[in-house]
Amino acid sequence: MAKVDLKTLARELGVSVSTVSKALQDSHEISAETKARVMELAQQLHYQPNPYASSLRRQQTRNIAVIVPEVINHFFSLAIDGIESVAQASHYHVLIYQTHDSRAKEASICQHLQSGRTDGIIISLAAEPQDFTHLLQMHERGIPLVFFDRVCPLIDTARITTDDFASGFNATAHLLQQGAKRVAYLSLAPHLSIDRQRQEGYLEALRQQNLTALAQVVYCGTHETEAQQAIGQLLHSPHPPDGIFASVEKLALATYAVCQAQGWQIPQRLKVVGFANLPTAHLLNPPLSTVVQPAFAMGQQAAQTLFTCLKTRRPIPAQNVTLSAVLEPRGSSQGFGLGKTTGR
Amino acid sequence: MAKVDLKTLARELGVSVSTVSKALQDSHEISAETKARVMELAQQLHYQPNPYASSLRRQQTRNIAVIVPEVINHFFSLAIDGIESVAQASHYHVLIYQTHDSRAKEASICQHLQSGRTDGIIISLAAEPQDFTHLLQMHERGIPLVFFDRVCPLIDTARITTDDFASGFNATAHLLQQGAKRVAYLSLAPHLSIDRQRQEGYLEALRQQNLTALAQVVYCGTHETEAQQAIGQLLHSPHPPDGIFASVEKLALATYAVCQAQGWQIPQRLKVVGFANLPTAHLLNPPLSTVVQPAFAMGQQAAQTLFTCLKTRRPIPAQNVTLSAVLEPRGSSQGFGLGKTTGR
DNA sequence: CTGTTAGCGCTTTCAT
DNA sequence: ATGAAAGCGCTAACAG
Repeated sequence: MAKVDLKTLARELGVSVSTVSKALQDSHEISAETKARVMELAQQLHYQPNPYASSLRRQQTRNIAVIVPEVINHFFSLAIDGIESVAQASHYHVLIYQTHDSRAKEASICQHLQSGRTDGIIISLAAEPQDFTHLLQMHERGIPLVFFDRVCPLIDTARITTDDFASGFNATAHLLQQGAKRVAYLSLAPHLSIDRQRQEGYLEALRQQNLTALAQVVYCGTHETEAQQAIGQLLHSPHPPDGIFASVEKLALATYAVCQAQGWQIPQRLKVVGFANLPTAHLLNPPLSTVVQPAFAMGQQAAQTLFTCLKTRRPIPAQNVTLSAVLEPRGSSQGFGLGKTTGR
Repeated sequence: MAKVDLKTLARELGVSVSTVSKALQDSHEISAETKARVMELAQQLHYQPNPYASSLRRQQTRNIAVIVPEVINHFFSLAIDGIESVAQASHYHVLIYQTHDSRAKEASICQHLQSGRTDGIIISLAAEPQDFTHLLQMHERGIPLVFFDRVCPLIDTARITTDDFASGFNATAHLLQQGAKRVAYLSLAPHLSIDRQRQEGYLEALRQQNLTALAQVVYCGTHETEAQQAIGQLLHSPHPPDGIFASVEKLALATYAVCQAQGWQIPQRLKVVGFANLPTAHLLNPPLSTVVQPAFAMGQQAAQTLFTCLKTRRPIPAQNVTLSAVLEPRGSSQGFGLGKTTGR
């Protein structure tokens, strides 16, 4: 089937290209009758305007980029789901990029995105230690940037997060309340905004119970096997914990894997709470107590913020939007003789 | 920071735009010295060619579209992971679209993609019953199309699938071998290619044991609550099954949820096998026996096929690529007195 | 109300 | 080896 462009329509109708263009945009300077004729033919020939030709003129692509560590993480896929939903409704298109937590990949992606391929970027940072020059560069170039979850504190733009300090505090307090005495904190990457704040909350909860001396922060990293090793060592240390607060989903699962392999009973010997957006949390053995972030809503919020600014051609305001995460206590943190947790 | 384009570089270096353009493409008609100067300045000013300007000239965007039912399904996110990996290596960019299993949404997305926004499309079909006119239309327009998993039999192009018949057969045979007598098949959408074939395999396994009379196919649909209702009814029917083969992950989890709610013991009372790419399958209670599809590899394969054709400007050949899924028996299907399954 | 014209930033003949 | 010029498909002044 031959390609159909404005010229085709114009020729067919015996009018000029610009008339057709204006008619299709429902411009007030075109007669109703002409508009109708144009619309009809366009419909009939399945005319679709070439977005990149118009992008070139208007200097906007209606594409945005989403950069995440990895799409197979349920938190990020939920966020992408939220972003995509809003995008579809707002007639934007979503380009996906994964960093796999590598700073180099993140920088390279950002480098490529200076080209004008997208109108804006939604990003959650890689875990690898970084300087932020690639991000600063984009920001200086005026490319609209929205952060979610793993934000960059140095760049003044929109940041969508959850109340990580409060979540860290609550999760830890819950473990203590259920009878844990020595609660360890499993850290993903200590320079990451979310990790720092969750850890702060954890420490504050210990402080309030005068348990600061028993604080134990374990760096686990982003690799599954390393994480399991670190956790294994922790369990075999002279003073092993009786509670674990996993700062991210991956580490909660690593904890389960290690406990299963070594026959540590959860929650009898070790109580566990972890950040997680697992659809199977309540089906695990035992059901995993989770801190659930509103990932979908965070994605929506990030997209909404970005699109609003793009449409009004305003720069992204430097604002922090903080949503609430909720603690869902289940069997993995259940204390005994207290009868407070529901187990489900 | 000001935007830097070819004209900027040309002006700065005192050469013409076309010289710069050719130099950047390492054309043989440009002197080594000039090339060096151009490259250096480009580097220095962080020049990035505007992809859509060049797209307009060359008629290719280096964008591809991926259309899936939903990104939060682990199978699809793994496939996207595979696609994105290959894309990044091949310097393609990936646009993501979700149909949420709606035919209308799928059609609308396809409609928009006739515009030239992408060079090609990788798609896994929505579950909702459909006519395929929107797909046929794209195919007729010459838009390169690759299907994976949920393919369209009517369109002659590349199709990446797993051996669904064999998987259906094996899963069912395994359940029978573990002692199940009445095995039910949970269907997502019977007109879907994968569903039909898995079902065929299931029926064949029954046939070989002369159990065709006990076959029971239950239509569960795409909605969680409906599915749970259907499964609940099944368990309360006059002759409830003692084995269930769930054709997709969602239905396996729905089965667990119903059994948990109603106190049906798995595998004692009901043995379960399901297609699933869950990272938590072995941590469930009991560990879920799964048919695991090589989702990542399927994504890679789909992307590779597409990019190869795009680069050589050849149309996509009508070929079926079939990868193998593997049955991983775990506790949920374990028989007794047989001692064959490992439980993990 | 409609048409003419000049680009958006880039590639690519075709001259020089 | 370099440059001038046309044009990808569309939009937006500006004229008429």
